Amino acid sequence: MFIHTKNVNTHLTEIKDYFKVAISVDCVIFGFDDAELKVLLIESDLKEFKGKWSLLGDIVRPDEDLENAAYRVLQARTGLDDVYMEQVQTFGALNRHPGGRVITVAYYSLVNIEHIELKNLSNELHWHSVKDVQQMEMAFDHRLILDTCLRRLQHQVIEQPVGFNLLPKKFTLRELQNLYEAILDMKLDRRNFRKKFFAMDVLIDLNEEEEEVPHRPAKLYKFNADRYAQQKKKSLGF
Amino acid sequence: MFIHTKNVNTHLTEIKDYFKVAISVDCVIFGFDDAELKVLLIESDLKEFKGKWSLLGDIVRPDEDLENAAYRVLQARTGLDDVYMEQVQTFGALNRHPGGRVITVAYYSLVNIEHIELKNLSNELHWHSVKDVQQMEMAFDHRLILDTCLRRLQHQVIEQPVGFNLLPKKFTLRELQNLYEAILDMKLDRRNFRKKFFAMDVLIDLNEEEEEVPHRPAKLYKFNADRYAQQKKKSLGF
DNA sequence: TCAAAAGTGTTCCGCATACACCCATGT
DNA sequence: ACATGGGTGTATGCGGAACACTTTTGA
Repeated sequence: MFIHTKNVNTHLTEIKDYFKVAISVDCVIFGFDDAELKVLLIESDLKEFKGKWSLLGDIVRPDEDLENAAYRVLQARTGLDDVYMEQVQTFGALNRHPGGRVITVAYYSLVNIEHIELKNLSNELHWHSVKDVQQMEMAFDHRLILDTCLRRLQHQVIEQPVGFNLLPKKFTLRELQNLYEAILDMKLDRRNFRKKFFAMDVLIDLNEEEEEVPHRPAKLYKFNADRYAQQKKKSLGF
Repeated sequence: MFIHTKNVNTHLTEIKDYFKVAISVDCVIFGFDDAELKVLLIESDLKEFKGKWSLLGDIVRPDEDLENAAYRVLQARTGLDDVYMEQVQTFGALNRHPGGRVITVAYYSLVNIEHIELKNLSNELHWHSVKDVQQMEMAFDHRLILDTCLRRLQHQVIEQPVGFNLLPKKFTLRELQNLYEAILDMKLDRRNFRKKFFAMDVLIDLNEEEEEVPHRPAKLYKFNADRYAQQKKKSLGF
């Protein structure tokens, strides 16, 4: 059996011999519009993946840490930098990139789609319905990455009220519920949904109403960020 | 503002320019003994961290993927390879390693401490109580990595019965409860704990008892792996 | 007989679920 | 008036939490 007692945490001599790998970040940028969960994708230019959709990513530069790299990618494509972002998982299969060994750290971020003016220089950058894109082929292992990030988002959204990041500042309860139904891909009971959020005490009633809707206007709320900070301490199960 | 439209997912020309980073894996190997949660650490040899404790890790080789690297580290130190392991998070702060840019992918694994014969070539490899080690300084950012992995384990253990991996094949309910109390760092009610696990239906009564205990012997159980597979589909919250 | 831990049931409470009718607005 | 979605309350059931006594064994 191979016994390895000298390694990167004990001796440095070997590090230079292993500089044959590149690190990238890939961003799964989620938005919400038209009662659908969307994801921002670009067409791949690589001949191996011609015409397939790709996440937005880039190599991590020597002088930036991982989060910075992810925010740089986000900023370059959307102009935004103050958004919710979370590291999800790192993918390092040997042949995931045809150009060589590239290990990628996946992040997802939640953006308010209305605030975004796409840096759409080449007309290759588009919002896609997540449900649609799940029927399409994607470049690299980006299908796997997207699915992993979506599952993580679904998990996160039922534990903590992160969904607000996808909505405008002012929103109605119906919009909030549409969002949750889109993320979780299931129908929710309206009365119970409202009760749940009121009980959480993270909504501030703005005493305003929708306008120009062809039916009774709904009340507008905003997110109570202070309460949210406290919500984080939750016990589950035990 | 900087606009970056050509990147690793679209063009390959830049990859070679960024080969200035090394990738490692670090393993947080948890065990359970003496009613305490333990972690396997080694003394750091680096002059910068002389005498401080370090996780077990190594550079990822060009021809192995991340999981393989983590299993290789585990195997080299413990002789085990068939253990529960989970990727937790990737740490890439610029100066986390004094020898250069090293980005590390952290895994935690759960092992049965009795099965382990440490490859203790240098007498520097030891099991430590997690509670004790939280009072001690650690090398690199390993304190942060350890804390992150512990939180992840705490979270995981209340969602799915992964704790079994830390116990012998046959165990008593008291041992199981001690394990949960050690991981979660809290006292649990005995009757409710038993009820919960019987209701989960993941315990097989072996119709055997402890021996050589100076009190009423407890029944021995083993883990029902089949039921466990089904348990995975759980709805939370909605 | 004593010490030490094993084993066992019930009550209470909060939360998730299921479910139907009236209200306000624009056309 | 009508169509459309907004807004509201109650009953039921399940699961988590709190809680004390009897049983079995070895010393």
